[in-house]
Amino acid sequence: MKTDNPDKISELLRKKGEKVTPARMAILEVLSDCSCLLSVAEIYDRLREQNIKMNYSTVYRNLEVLCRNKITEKIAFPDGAKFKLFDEGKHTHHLICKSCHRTEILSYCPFEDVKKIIKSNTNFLPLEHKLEIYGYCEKCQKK
Amino acid sequence: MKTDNPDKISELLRKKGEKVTPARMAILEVLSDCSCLLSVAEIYDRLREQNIKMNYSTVYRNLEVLCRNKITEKIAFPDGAKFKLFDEGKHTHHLICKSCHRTEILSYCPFEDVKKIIKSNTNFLPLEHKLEIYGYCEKCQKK
DNA sequence: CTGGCTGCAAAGACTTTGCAAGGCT
DNA sequence: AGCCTTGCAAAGTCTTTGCAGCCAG
Repeated sequence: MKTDNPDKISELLRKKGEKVTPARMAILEVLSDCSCLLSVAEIYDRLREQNIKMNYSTVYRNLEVLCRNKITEKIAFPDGAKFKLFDEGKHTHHLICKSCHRTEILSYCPFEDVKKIIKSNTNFLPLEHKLEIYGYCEKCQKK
Repeated sequence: MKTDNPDKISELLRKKGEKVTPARMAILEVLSDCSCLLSVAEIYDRLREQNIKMNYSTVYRNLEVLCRNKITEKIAFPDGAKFKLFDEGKHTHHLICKSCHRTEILSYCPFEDVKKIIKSNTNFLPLEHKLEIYGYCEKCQKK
């Protein structure tokens, strides 16, 4: 994620016909600097830490625009929705700590053929999938 | 799910030291009669359809008690949390329709060995997992 | 009986919306 | 310049809580 540079991101916005604003760039930078998924509140807090004062409604509205344009992605978790940069073509596989709720991204997918199995066994047409692994992260295991 | 009878359910409650009340039995019956997962509003509506007038707060409070006792289970979805009877020892694998949001339960798990792979490749301790397949259900494919 | 459960109403948390002012292209 | 975006405040939605009365054990 860290490899995304601001120019690439701003071009993405322009291409989709959305304006490139400081607010959007700041939100994308926060998500880009983070290896885990962030809630709206966490994004808001990290912006403030960087002395970027942004209204909550602006954060919400921009995340809506970014998700609509598949630049970011909203994912539901037991403790609320979280956001990350959109993984083009990739699946959403996560490691979720049951203690601190930190959510890491698992870049590993062993399940491509599962869709085929479902297709042949049910009447459901599978398109995307999402795998979440719950357990304890390194830090919380030590406690 | 349909096989669960009321006596079994009420004994489960008693065993956990929770009172067996009409409200709890009614909620459990709604979930038991359903092959998919239900939101709080859907549970409330189905109760009303059966002429059972129950306060929203009672639905919330009882779902909290039932989930705490692992009799029901709360699962986060993009369009909000949903509930189902707890699958003892089973995983949570779902087929979620991108059109009508109906959520079916998939009783098939090809991934038991995935945990082992994660254990050997990361510092995360995997305990439970959840797989969601998004696509179109039979009805919505026809539209 | 007695403590937990229920309904009601109100508060709380999170998210969305309307409007005027400001900024991007 | 024109339209989209922003901040602010207010409204909406979903969920939780306090309290008085009720019910299961």
